[in-house]
Amino acid sequence: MLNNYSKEDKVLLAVDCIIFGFDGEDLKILLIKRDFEPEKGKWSLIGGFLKNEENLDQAATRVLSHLTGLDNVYMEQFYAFSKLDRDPEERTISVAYYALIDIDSHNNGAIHLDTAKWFSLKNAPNLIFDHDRMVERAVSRLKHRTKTKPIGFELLPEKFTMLQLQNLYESILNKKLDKRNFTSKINALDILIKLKEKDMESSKKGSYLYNFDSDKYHEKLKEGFVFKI
Amino acid sequence: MLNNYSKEDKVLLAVDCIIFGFDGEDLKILLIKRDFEPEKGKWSLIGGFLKNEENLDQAATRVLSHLTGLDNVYMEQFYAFSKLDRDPEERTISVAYYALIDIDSHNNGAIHLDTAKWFSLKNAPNLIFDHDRMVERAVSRLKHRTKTKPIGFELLPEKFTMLQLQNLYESILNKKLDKRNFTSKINALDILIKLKEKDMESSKKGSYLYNFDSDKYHEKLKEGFVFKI
DNA sequence: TCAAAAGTGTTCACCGTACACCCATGG
DNA sequence: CCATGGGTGTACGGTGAACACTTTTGA
Repeated sequence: MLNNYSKEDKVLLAVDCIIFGFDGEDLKILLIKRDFEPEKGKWSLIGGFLKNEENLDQAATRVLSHLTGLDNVYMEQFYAFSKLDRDPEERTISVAYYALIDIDSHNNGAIHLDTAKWFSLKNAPNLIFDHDRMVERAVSRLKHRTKTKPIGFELLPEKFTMLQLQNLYESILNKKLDKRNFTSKINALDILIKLKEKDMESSKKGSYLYNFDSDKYHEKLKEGFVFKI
Repeated sequence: MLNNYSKEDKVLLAVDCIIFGFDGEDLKILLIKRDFEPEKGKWSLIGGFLKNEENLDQAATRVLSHLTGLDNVYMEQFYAFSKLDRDPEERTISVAYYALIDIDSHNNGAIHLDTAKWFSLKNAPNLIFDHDRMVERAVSRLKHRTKTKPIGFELLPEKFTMLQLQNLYESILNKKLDKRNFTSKINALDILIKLKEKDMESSKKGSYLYNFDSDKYHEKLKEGFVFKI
C-alpha cells in the first residue's frame, strides 16, 4: 500500500495475557510451557500476535479462548511493553491484558492442562522475556481495581459464601481482614443477594450463599453510588 | 528477516500525546493543525510513528520534544487504541501518553505557536480520528493520578502560591474546594517548602511562594507515607 | 456433648467537611 | 482609610479499625 504513511516502520504487535484465578485459597495465574522457539520449554504467559483484521481486545479474547476455551471472560488492557530487546527473536511490542476467571467452574473444562498450569502468585516460576514485570503490573492494577470496582466476583463461582469473598479479597490485597468489619462493609454496599441456600461443605452449621446483583449495582451507579472496599 | 515470527502481520504503531498545561485559571491541552493528509487542516493531538530503534517512551519523548522543544517533561503512557478504522488512511494502532507542562515557563519558548494552540478543555474543538476519546481517557487518568501522586506540581512554575495550587486542583478535579481545608491538608502533607519570598502580583499583601520538596517527598515515601488529596 | 465454623454490635480515634473573621498593604 | 485578597481554627458527623461471644449441628 502506498500512502502518506508508507515510509514508516512497521512492527510486530503481540498481546500477552495474565490470567488470574482463585481456588478459595490463593490468587493464582495460569501459565504455559512454551512450545516454540525462542525460550521453548520455559514458562510463559499466553500470548499471540495481533492480526490485521482484529483490534486488541479481539486479539486478547482470541488468545484466551484458544488456550482455555472460555468466552465472556472479564479482561482489561493495562500496559504496552516496548523495550527494544524484550524478545530476542525480533523486535516486538506487547500490549498486556489481564483476565479474571473462576478456576473451579472451569478446571475440568477446556483448559489444556497438559501445557497449562495454575501457579500461586507466591511460588510461580520465573517467566520468559519481561513477563515477570507484566505480572507485577497486572497484580498492582488488579489490587487497585478490586478496591474500586466489583470485579472480584469474576473470580468466584456465581454462588459464593461471605468467607470465600473475604478470602478472595485477602489474597488479592495480601493482608488479613477482620471478619465482622468485612461482612458489615459488604452488607452496607447492598449489592449482594442472600440466597435461601446454604453451602454445607465447609461446616456443620452451613453458611449462606450469595449472588452478586449486577443489575442493582448498575442501578446504584446511576444514583452516584461509589463502590469501595 | 526470517524467523519463527515471520508469518505474522506487522502494523503501524503510532504514539499520540495529550499535552496538559495550566495557566493559573484553566486546565488546557495543546493541539496542532494537522499539516498532512488525511484530515489535513483539522485539529489533532501531536503524534508520530514508533521507529524500529526506539521504545514507546522514547518515541513519545521525541514527538513531544519535536513540537515543543521541551525535554524532561513528565509523561505517562495510559492506553493503546486499536479500532480497525480509527485512521482511514491505513490500519494504525496508537499508544497514548499524556504530558504535563507548565505553560507560563514555556509559552514564549520553543512551542511552534503557528501550528500549535492551547485550548481550554471546555472549549476545545473536535479532534480527528479517535483523539477525543483519547483526551477523555487522559483526563480521567489525570484526575485520578493528581489525587494520589504529587504530579500536579509539574503543571505549575517552580515557585507557586497556595492559591495557584488550589486553582490547579479545582480545574483538574472540576470542583470548588474550601480554602482553609485545602491549605491545612496540603500543610499536613508536609512536602512543600515555604519560601521567604512573596508573589506581589496578585494582591497588596502579597502571598507566600512555595516549592515542592521532591527529596522530602521521596524520603517520606520510604517511610510508608501516602500522598492523598 | 463437643468441636468447628457461622454469625453478629459496640466503642473509639481519626478524618473530611462546613464555616467566618482578622490581617497586611498599596493606592 | 479603605478595598482587596491572604491567612488562619474549631466543631461535628461519619467512617475505619479494634475487639469476643453465642449459635448451630454433625459426628
